[in-house]
Amino acid sequence: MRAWTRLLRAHAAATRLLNAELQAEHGLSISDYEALYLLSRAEDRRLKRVDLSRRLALTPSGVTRLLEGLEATGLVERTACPSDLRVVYAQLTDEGAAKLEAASCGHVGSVRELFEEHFDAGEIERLAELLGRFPGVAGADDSCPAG
Amino acid sequence: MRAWTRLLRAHAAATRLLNAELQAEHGLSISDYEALYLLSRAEDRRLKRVDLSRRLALTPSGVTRLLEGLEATGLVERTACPSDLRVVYAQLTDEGAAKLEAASCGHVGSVRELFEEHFDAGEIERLAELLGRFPGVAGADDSCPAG
DNA sequence: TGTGTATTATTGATTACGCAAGCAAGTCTA
DNA sequence: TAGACTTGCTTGCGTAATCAATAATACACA
Repeated sequence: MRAWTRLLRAHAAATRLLNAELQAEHGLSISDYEALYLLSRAEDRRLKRVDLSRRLALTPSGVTRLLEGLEATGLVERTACPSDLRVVYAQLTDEGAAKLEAASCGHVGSVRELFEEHFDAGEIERLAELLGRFPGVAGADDSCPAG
Repeated sequence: MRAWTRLLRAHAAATRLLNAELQAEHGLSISDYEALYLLSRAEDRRLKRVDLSRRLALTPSGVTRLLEGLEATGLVERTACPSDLRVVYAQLTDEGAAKLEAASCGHVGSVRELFEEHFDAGEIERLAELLGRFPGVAGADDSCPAG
């Protein structure tokens, strides 16, 4: 039970901090950043929305809304899939890639800082391993490191 | 970085699961439950809103909105502080205490189940310890166990 | 070929929360 | 006792997410 409430509190503290920072410096939310990141690593820099939804742990409508914002600012664009007319790819634009590039250094730095302030390398690894055991967490896991 | 995204995913997975369950069975959100729990353990079953806000990791406005709901359903009531007219206590009602009682068994059981499915006792302890190092997490910590 | 079911995505309504601003009550300083 | 500030709480407004309902496409099978 203590572990559970601490998971809640740790999440609240960390997201507030990092979200504010990312928002202030680059006008992106954490979800924005993660979506751009996933797209940048994907083949042809595009993903089906349904895949994004799984990887981001958002509902399909959440993804639609998230991408609305990114499309409006030109960081992502909609492209069709010739073999399946239902799917609409989210395609990272050059501008989006540049934005990610610009934001990533600072954001990754903030995350590092937050964690390394309280943990050593082994502990971070251990924490990641433990958290990975929650259902569905470890699966979608190329969403991890960065430079 | 992997630890960070896993914290996000683990939180999303766990809160969705537990929130849905608590909502379906007792019409409470996780925050509702935690507020009731904190009040039940507090002296005279009441707390200042500012203290609730610290313990729940919500902003003051978040607490106001949360308590609006609980006041509307009669689980909590507003009482004044004679020595400081600014403060408005959140006071657990008998009905609120009964509701908490009714919900707690099932909820605590669900949390146990979720964790014990994936971790043994030592790992849970270790996880709690690690999460407790995030800023502000370990401080407000009578919010833990339950029976 | 036509029909039923599953999948992909979007939309409308609602909810939960944060931020910024404000009011009212308390506490200092002089 | 007046003015400056701090603290506790609420309110207005915006955002991000959810759910439920819908539409459009794909596919499986009689």
